[in-house]
Formats: sequence, structure tokens, C-alpha cells
Amino acid sequence: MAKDDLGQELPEVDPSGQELVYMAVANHIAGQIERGERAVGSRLPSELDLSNMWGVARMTTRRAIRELSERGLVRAVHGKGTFVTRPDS
Amino acid sequence: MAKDDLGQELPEVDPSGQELVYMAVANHIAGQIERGERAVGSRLPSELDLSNMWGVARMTTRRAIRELSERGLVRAVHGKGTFVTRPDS
DNA sequence: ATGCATTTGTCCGTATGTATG
DNA sequence: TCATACATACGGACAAATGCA
Repeated sequence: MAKDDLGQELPEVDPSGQELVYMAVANHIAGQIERGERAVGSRLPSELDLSNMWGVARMTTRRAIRELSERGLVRAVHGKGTFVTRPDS
Repeated sequence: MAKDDLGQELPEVDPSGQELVYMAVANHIAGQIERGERAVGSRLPSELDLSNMWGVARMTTRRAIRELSERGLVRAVHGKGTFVTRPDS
């Protein structure tokens, strides 16, 4: 059972299933943000770290972050990282 | 015939071949560490230097260093460099 | 105390190839 | 045929830590 940086278990996402992998990643992180487990202003693991944690490709991680970004939950800053902007959508 | 900082010849790695470029770099350095040619505590060439020596992208060098790091052979320190931690895996 | 160079860390964008559905 | 997803690999820019002049 793989765990993320918060020590939470990560669901195994089957790429052949109905749920899109990048959406599963995005929803998992969105839930943590909405529950306040990821504080506003805190930094997410890097794209590469998230990719390794989840066992997914970097492109998939980037799509997930783009998804969160479009929901207004996070903001990616060039050279710094990706930060939580709001606690809820 | 390109040479590294130890004066050793570097194999030409064909990105289109079967052997992965980052693994070739990692294995080359790992061998030097295991043979004691790179002492514990010594610093590796910078990522940029390694990239230039091997004629590869920095990302490939970083991937190789990550590999060595996961084997417990080296440890990267922000702002300082990457250092040999143990002589063998 | 300030500035600069070096080095690692991170994000951005792109390309190629393979596999699956 | 096309979208999703994996892995590798390229190049670039910006940020942060370190060390030195």
C-alpha cells in the first residue's frame, strides 16, 4: 500500500479502468485540500515526487495539477513549486 | 573519445539503443564508487558538468543521480553538490 | 553587507516510442 | 483512428542554498 507525503494510502489506479488516472490523482489531492489536510500556502510534492508516489508518468501528474489549478485550488509557480491557494472549490 | 573527471573514457550511449542512457551514466559512476575510485565524502561533478561530459540533458543526469541516490551510493545537497556516501551497494 | 558564481530544486514545454482500449 | 497513459529524453527558465570575494 503506497502512501503519499501525508502518510495517507494511495488507491491503486488501473489505467484500463473507467476513471481517468489524472482525475483520480486530482480528486485525491482536492479532497485533502478541502478537508484542510493541506493548508493554504503549503507546497505540494514536486511533479516528479508525485509521479513516483503514484507510480504514474509526469504528464499525468501535470494534468492532475492543471485540473486542480483550473478548479482554483492550487497555483504552480515556476521554479518554486505548486501551492495550495484555497481550502475549497 | 570523451573522458570524465577521473580521466576515464566515457562510452558513447545511443539513445535509440536498448541500454537506457541514465542507467549507463548511473552504472558508470556506481562502478567507480564501488571500486573506490570515488572516495566516500568526495563530490561528484556538478549536474551541468556531468551533462556536458556525457553529452546528455541535465534531466538525464538528474535521473542517473536519483538512481544512485536510491541505491544509497550518493546524497545530493542543495547548493553544495552530490557526495559519495558509501563505497558499495 | 553586498554581490556574484556555483549547484541543486522545481516548473514549463516538447518529442519519440510503446501499449491499451 | 484516437485518447489515455506509460517511460525516456531533450532544452529552457526561474528559485533557493551555499560559498566566496
